[in-house]
This record gives sequence, structure tokens and C-alpha cells, in this order.
Amino acid sequence: MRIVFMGTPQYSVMTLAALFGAGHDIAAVFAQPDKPIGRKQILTPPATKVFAEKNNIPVYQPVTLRDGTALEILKEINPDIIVVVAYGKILPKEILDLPTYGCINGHASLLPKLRGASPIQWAIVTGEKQTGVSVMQMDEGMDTGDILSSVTVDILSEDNSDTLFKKLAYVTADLICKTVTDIGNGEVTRFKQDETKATYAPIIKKEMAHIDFQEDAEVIFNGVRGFFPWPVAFCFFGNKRLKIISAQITNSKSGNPGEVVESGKKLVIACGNGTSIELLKVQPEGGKVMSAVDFMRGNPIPVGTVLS
RNA sequence: CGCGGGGUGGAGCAGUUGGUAGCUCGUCGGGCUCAUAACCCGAAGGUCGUUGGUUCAAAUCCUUCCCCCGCAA
Repeated sequence: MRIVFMGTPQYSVMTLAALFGAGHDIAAVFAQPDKPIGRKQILTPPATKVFAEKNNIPVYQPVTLRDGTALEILKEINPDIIVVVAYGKILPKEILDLPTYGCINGHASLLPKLRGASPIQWAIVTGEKQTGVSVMQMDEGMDTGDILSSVTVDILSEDNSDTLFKKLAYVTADLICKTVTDIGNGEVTRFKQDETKATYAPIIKKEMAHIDFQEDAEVIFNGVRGFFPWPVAFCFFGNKRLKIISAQITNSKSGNPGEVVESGKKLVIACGNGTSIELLKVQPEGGKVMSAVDFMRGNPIPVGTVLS
């Protein structure tokens, strides 16, 4: 198949590499423009671009797909299908309709659940025990297209968004490859999404990761996992921000929400409804990631201290 | 030059009106104990990130560079 691939981060490189490795004709890669990254704001090319250039695949990085330029380029390329994975742009109808087989998208959730920008993080944050990958025929809505295939993946208690991202990247690559092949052979069945079961995974903002100790320990635990590695769950110790890298539910002691109920060998914070959570790894403002025990050596935290 | 915090014995920190350094933990040795991550006694371990300077004297003041981190993107 003659494919145009649209994707930006490392996550989508897995799929791009799989399609390329499977011998498909990757006619072009579309990625977001280079962006300044990090403290030094160094202009950095997206991961898909790096892969494409290494393999001599033409790369396009249009700022917009709506001024007709991209459409002209795509007409010229004349792909059989466009595969989209974590591209970060909405495709206008004229592009969706251009390829013979249209455009397909690998979305990291079991649609119609968790449509939107951050399905992986929200699957964990909301406490789902399972999530997955769905490949859909793209239409003009936000992740509303007909489902062509899907795979379920378990979410383990030791998973965080980082580990789940990696797992799903492989699953997506695999499923997209199979689905593309099936489409070529005319062997796909399409299912409409059940609109009544749709839920949404909005783009994540920093403040969403601010821990509310009024919540149950389990909710906080899910937040710690789901918001890692970005933006990372945090609370305030005095007026200093304290990031919670990892934690575990203990429910060993209860107290007023946010209150330190155990200190010294372990750092346990009381949460809502008599639950409690043990902080394992933390990162103080301006400091490195360290174990909660190390943190307490330099910052004595007597029982009764309140975090917010 | 986007804003800001920081580099002190193995770990996390304190110590800036300048006078060669202290805390908690760890490590090693010994003791107590049926036993222990508990307790007691003792010991080792730091040219205070780097360069130059001011000074009788600098971790502390000024200067060069390197590195780490938070915010913002």
C-alpha cells in the first residue's frame, strides 16, 4: 500500500517503523513543526521526522492543513491510505476524503470511551482496569469514526502513564499494521460507535495534578500514576512545591486529610474517608528526585505536619 | 542572554555581620539482647563544583567556567 503517515512523537514512531518494516510504501511523513524544547529552548525536530529522514522518507511539517497547500501535496502523492497516530492536528474533510481508503487513526482507548487528547493518562487517572487501542476510519468528529479493529490491554497497579504509553505504542503499531493489511484485502468490518457510551479525555493541564488529600487514597494513587511523567502529581509542603513521583496505598493510619500520620522510616499522609497513602519517591522544588526517606533526612517532617 | 533554586564527608540537609565545618541517616568496630531495621559506646570519612582575585584569614565577598533542578514554553 502507498501510505502517507501522520504522527509526531516517539509514540507514533513505533507504528511508522512497523509499517515501514512491513514493506509498505511510505510516500511521506507529516509531523508537527520543530518546536523549542527544554530550558534552553533548543529547536528540536519531532521523533517521526528524525526516523523519516534516517530512512529517506520525505517529511512535511505544515503549520496548518487548512490553507489548501497540504491538500495539493497529498493529491500529488496520491496515497492509497493515510495513517494517523498522535499527529496533533485535525484533518479537514477534503483530506479525509482524498485517499482511496480514506484516513485511519490509532486511538489509545477502547472507543467510544475516552475520546480526545489524553486517553492513556485518563484511563489511569479514572481508575480503569482495562484500556486498549482502537483503529477507526476517521470522520470529521473528534474520534467518532467507525471502528475497524481494537485490542484490550490490562492496566496493572504498577503501571503509570509512562509504562502504559510504551505498551500501547507497540500494540498500536501491531494493530495498525494488521488493519492496513485487512483493508487492502477487503476484510474489515466496521462498527458504529455507541454515542451513549462516549466519554472524554480532555487535554491535561498542570493544575489537574494538584493533589487533593480530601480524596480517597485510591484516587490520589491513580493521579500519581496517571500524571507521571507529566505533569507529575504535586502538593505543597509549606510554600514549597513537592512532586510526588510514586506512592502506594497503605490505609495503615488515618487522620485529617493532608496530615502526616507517620514519619521517619516511612512517610504516610492521611487522605479522605480514613484512607492513607505512603509517599515513596518525591522531588522537592529545585531538587532532584529522591526517596521520601532521603527527603525527610534533610527536611524533618514531624507527624501532624499538613501538606496541601 | 526568558524567570528562579542549587552544587558542603556515601545519602539528604544546616552553616553567608569572613576566623579551616555541623545535623539526621548510612558505613566500620565494640557493647547490650533469645533476637532485631531497636538501644548504648567509639571510629573512619570533606583541599566546602571549577578558575582567578580581595584579605593576616573565605564554604562564607567579587570574578571565570562546568553541572543539576523547578517554572515558563
